[in-house]
Amino acid sequence: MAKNNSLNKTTARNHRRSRTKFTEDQLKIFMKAFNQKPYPGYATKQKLALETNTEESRIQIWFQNPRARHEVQKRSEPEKDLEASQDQDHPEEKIHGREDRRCHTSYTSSQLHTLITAFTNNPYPGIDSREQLAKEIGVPESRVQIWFQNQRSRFHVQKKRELDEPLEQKQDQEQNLCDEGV
DNA sequence: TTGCTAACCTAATCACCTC
DNA sequence: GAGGTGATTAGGTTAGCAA
Repeated sequence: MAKNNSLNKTTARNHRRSRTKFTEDQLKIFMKAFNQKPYPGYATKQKLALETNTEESRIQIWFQNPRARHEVQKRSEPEKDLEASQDQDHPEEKIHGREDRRCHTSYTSSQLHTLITAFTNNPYPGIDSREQLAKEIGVPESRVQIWFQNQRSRFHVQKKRELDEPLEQKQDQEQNLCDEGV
Protein backbone atom coordinates (compact mmCIF):
# COMPACT_ATOMS: atom_id res chain seq x y z
CA MET A 1 0.00 0.00 0.00
CA ALA A 2 2.58 2.53 1.06
CA LYS A 3 4.78 3.56 -1.82
CA ASN A 4 8.50 4.10 -1.75
CA ASN A 5 9.26 7.72 -1.17
CA SER A 6 10.88 9.30 -4.15
CA LEU A 7 14.08 11.29 -3.87
CA ASN A 8 12.17 14.48 -4.59
CA LYS A 9 9.83 13.81 -1.74
CA THR A 10 12.74 13.15 0.60
CA THR A 11 14.52 16.32 -0.31
CA ALA A 12 11.32 18.34 -0.10
CA ARG A 13 10.74 17.12 3.44
CA ASN A 14 12.46 19.11 6.14
CA HIS A 15 12.82 16.59 8.88
CA ARG A 16 10.91 14.43 11.24
CA ARG A 17 9.79 15.18 14.76
CA SER A 18 12.47 14.00 17.17
CA ARG A 19 11.87 10.49 18.38
CA THR A 20 9.91 10.36 21.64
CA LYS A 21 11.42 8.23 24.37
CA PHE A 22 8.59 6.95 26.52
CA THR A 23 9.37 6.08 30.12
CA GLU A 24 8.64 2.63 31.54
CA ASP A 25 5.75 4.06 33.52
CA GLN A 26 4.25 5.68 30.45
CA LEU A 27 4.58 2.43 28.50
CA LYS A 28 2.96 0.49 31.34
CA ILE A 29 -0.03 2.82 31.23
CA PHE A 30 -0.26 2.59 27.43
CA MET A 31 -0.04 -1.22 27.47
CA LYS A 32 -2.73 -1.50 30.10
CA ALA A 33 -4.99 0.80 28.12
CA PHE A 34 -4.23 -1.07 24.90
CA ASN A 35 -5.16 -4.42 26.45
CA GLN A 36 -8.43 -2.97 27.65
CA LYS A 37 -9.21 -1.00 24.50
CA PRO A 38 -7.03 -1.20 21.36
CA TYR A 39 -9.24 1.43 19.69
CA PRO A 40 -9.56 4.22 22.27
CA GLY A 41 -11.80 7.17 21.60
CA TYR A 42 -10.76 10.80 21.76
CA ALA A 43 -11.76 11.16 25.42
CA THR A 44 -9.67 8.14 26.41
CA LYS A 45 -6.68 9.41 24.44
CA GLN A 46 -7.03 12.82 26.09
CA LYS A 47 -7.17 11.16 29.49
CA LEU A 48 -4.08 9.10 28.73
CA ALA A 49 -2.30 12.18 27.44
CA LEU A 50 -2.99 13.98 30.70
CA GLU A 51 -2.05 10.99 32.81
CA THR A 52 1.29 10.46 31.03
CA ASN A 53 2.02 14.10 30.25
CA THR A 54 2.19 13.32 26.52
CA GLU A 55 0.58 14.90 23.47
CA GLU A 56 -2.65 13.26 22.36
CA SER A 57 -1.26 12.91 18.83
CA ARG A 58 1.65 10.82 20.20
CA ILE A 59 -0.88 8.55 21.93
CA GLN A 60 -2.69 8.12 18.61
CA ILE A 61 0.58 7.11 16.91
CA TRP A 62 1.51 4.85 19.78
CA PHE A 63 -1.76 2.89 19.48
CA GLN A 64 -1.33 2.56 15.69
CA ASN A 65 2.02 0.80 16.01
CA PRO A 66 1.14 -2.07 18.41
CA ARG A 67 -2.10 -2.63 16.52
CA ALA A 68 -0.08 -3.11 13.33
CA ARG A 69 2.42 -5.39 15.09
CA HIS A 70 -0.47 -7.33 16.60
CA GLU A 71 -1.89 -7.94 13.10
CA VAL A 72 1.51 -9.09 11.76
CA GLN A 73 1.88 -11.44 14.70
CA LYS A 74 -1.62 -12.82 14.15
CA ARG A 75 -0.74 -13.69 10.57
CA SER A 76 2.46 -15.45 11.53
CA GLU A 77 0.81 -17.44 14.34
CA PRO A 78 -2.70 -18.26 13.06
CA GLU A 79 -3.30 -21.26 15.39
CA LYS A 80 -2.37 -19.23 18.48
CA ASP A 81 -4.67 -16.51 17.32
CA LEU A 82 -7.68 -18.82 17.23
CA GLU A 83 -7.41 -19.24 21.00
CA ALA A 84 -6.49 -15.66 21.70
CA SER A 85 -9.04 -14.10 19.38
CA GLN A 86 -11.94 -14.81 21.69
CA ASP A 87 -10.71 -12.72 24.59
CA GLN A 88 -8.24 -10.32 23.01
CA ASP A 89 -9.77 -9.35 19.69
CA HIS A 90 -12.65 -6.94 19.64
CA PRO A 91 -13.92 -6.78 16.05
CA GLU A 92 -17.39 -5.82 17.21
CA GLU A 93 -15.92 -2.91 19.16
CA LYS A 94 -13.92 -1.88 16.12
CA ILE A 95 -17.07 -1.57 14.07
CA HIS A 96 -19.96 -0.82 16.40
CA GLY A 97 -18.66 0.21 19.79
CA ARG A 98 -16.45 3.00 18.57
CA GLU A 99 -15.91 5.72 21.09
CA ASP A 100 -16.28 9.38 20.39
CA ARG A 101 -14.12 11.03 17.75
CA ARG A 102 -12.35 14.31 18.02
CA CYS A 103 -14.59 17.28 17.18
CA HIS A 104 -14.69 18.17 13.51
CA THR A 105 -12.26 21.05 12.91
CA SER A 106 -13.65 23.82 10.74
CA TYR A 107 -11.09 26.03 9.03
CA THR A 108 -11.78 29.65 8.14
CA SER A 109 -11.12 30.80 4.59
CA SER A 110 -7.97 32.63 5.68
CA GLN A 111 -6.67 29.53 7.48
CA LEU A 112 -7.36 27.49 4.35
CA HIS A 113 -5.63 30.09 2.21
CA THR A 114 -2.51 29.78 4.37
CA LEU A 115 -2.64 25.99 4.25
CA ILE A 116 -3.19 25.82 0.50
CA THR A 117 -0.34 28.26 -0.16
CA ALA A 118 1.95 26.15 2.00
CA PHE A 119 0.78 22.97 0.28
CA THR A 120 1.53 24.47 -3.13
CA ASN A 121 5.05 25.32 -1.98
CA ASN A 122 5.69 21.99 -0.28
CA PRO A 123 3.18 19.14 0.07
CA TYR A 124 5.52 17.31 2.49
CA PRO A 125 6.36 19.84 5.21
CA GLY A 126 8.67 18.76 8.01
CA ILE A 127 7.94 19.16 11.69
CA ASP A 128 9.36 22.71 11.79
CA SER A 129 7.19 23.94 8.93
CA ARG A 130 4.12 22.21 10.33
CA GLU A 131 4.64 23.76 13.74
CA GLN A 132 5.18 27.18 12.24
CA LEU A 133 2.03 26.83 10.16
CA ALA A 134 0.09 25.58 13.18
CA LYS A 135 1.19 28.60 15.17
CA GLU A 136 0.32 30.91 12.30
CA ILE A 137 -3.26 29.68 11.90
CA GLY A 138 -3.82 28.79 15.54
CA VAL A 139 -4.51 25.06 15.37
CA PRO A 140 -2.59 22.09 16.83
CA GLU A 141 0.28 20.77 14.71
CA SER A 142 -1.42 17.36 14.54
CA ARG A 143 -4.37 18.97 12.71
CA VAL A 144 -1.96 20.50 10.17
CA GLN A 145 -0.44 17.07 9.62
CA ILE A 146 -3.86 15.49 9.05
CA TRP A 147 -4.86 18.30 6.70
CA PHE A 148 -1.75 17.70 4.57
CA GLN A 149 -2.39 13.95 4.56
CA ASN A 150 -5.95 14.40 3.34
CA GLN A 151 -4.92 17.04 0.82
CA ARG A 152 -2.19 14.83 -0.67
CA SER A 153 -4.55 11.89 -0.81
CA ARG A 154 -7.21 13.86 -2.65
CA PHE A 155 -4.63 15.45 -4.88
CA HIS A 156 -3.48 11.96 -5.95
CA VAL A 157 -7.07 10.85 -6.59
CA GLN A 158 -7.71 13.96 -8.69
CA LYS A 159 -4.49 13.43 -10.66
CA LYS A 160 -5.41 9.81 -11.31
CA ARG A 161 -8.89 10.83 -12.46
CA GLU A 162 -7.39 13.39 -14.84
CA LEU A 163 -5.07 10.73 -16.27
CA ASP A 164 -7.91 8.24 -16.60
CA GLU A 165 -10.28 10.68 -18.32
CA PRO A 166 -8.63 10.65 -21.79
CA LEU A 167 -8.42 6.85 -21.55
CA GLU A 168 -12.13 6.59 -20.73
CA GLN A 169 -12.97 8.94 -23.62
CA LYS A 170 -10.92 6.75 -25.95
CA GLN A 171 -12.68 3.64 -24.66
CA ASP A 172 -16.06 5.31 -25.19
CA GLN A 173 -15.11 6.21 -28.75
CA GLU A 174 -14.00 2.64 -29.42
CA GLN A 175 -17.24 1.32 -27.94
CA ASN A 176 -19.26 3.64 -30.17
CA LEU A 177 -17.39 2.42 -33.24
CA CYS A 178 -18.11 -1.19 -32.22
CA ASP A 179 -21.78 -0.38 -31.70
CA GLU A 180 -21.91 1.13 -35.15
CA GLY A 181 -20.35 -2.01 -36.54
CA VAL A 182 -17.17 -0.35 -37.81
C1' DT B 1 25.27 -4.33 12.51
C1' DT B 2 20.82 -5.52 13.97
C1' DG B 3 16.31 -5.38 16.17
C1' DC B 4 12.93 -2.61 18.03
C1' DT B 5 9.80 0.96 17.51
C1' DA B 6 8.38 6.09 16.94
C1' DA B 7 7.32 8.71 13.03
C1' DC B 8 5.46 8.99 8.81
C1' DC B 9 3.32 7.60 4.44
C1' DT B 10 -0.85 6.18 1.15
C1' DA B 11 -5.35 4.48 0.39
C1' DA B 12 -9.72 3.42 2.01
C1' DT B 13 -13.38 4.44 4.82
C1' DC B 14 -16.15 6.65 8.40
C1' DA B 15 -18.76 10.59 9.98
C1' DC B 16 -20.00 15.20 10.21
C1' DC B 17 -21.46 19.46 7.88
C1' DT B 18 -23.45 22.23 4.25
C1' DC B 19 -26.26 22.72 0.40
C1' DG C 1 -29.43 12.54 -0.31
C1' DA C 2 -24.96 14.13 -2.43
C1' DG C 3 -20.64 16.14 -2.14
C1' DG C 4 -16.88 18.03 0.45
C1' DT C 5 -13.77 17.33 3.97
C1' DG C 6 -11.80 16.28 8.69
C1' DA C 7 -10.85 11.96 11.47
C1' DT C 8 -9.55 7.29 11.79
C1' DT C 9 -7.93 3.01 10.23
C1' DA C 10 -4.84 -0.79 8.01
C1' DG C 11 -0.78 -1.79 6.27
C1' DG C 12 3.37 -0.43 4.76
C1' DT C 13 8.23 2.22 4.98
C1' DT C 14 11.82 5.16 7.13
C1' DA C 15 14.97 6.22 10.50
C1' DG C 16 16.78 6.93 15.48
C1' DC C 17 18.70 4.49 19.14
C1' DA C 18 20.25 0.88 22.33
C1' DA C 19 22.48 -3.52 22.65
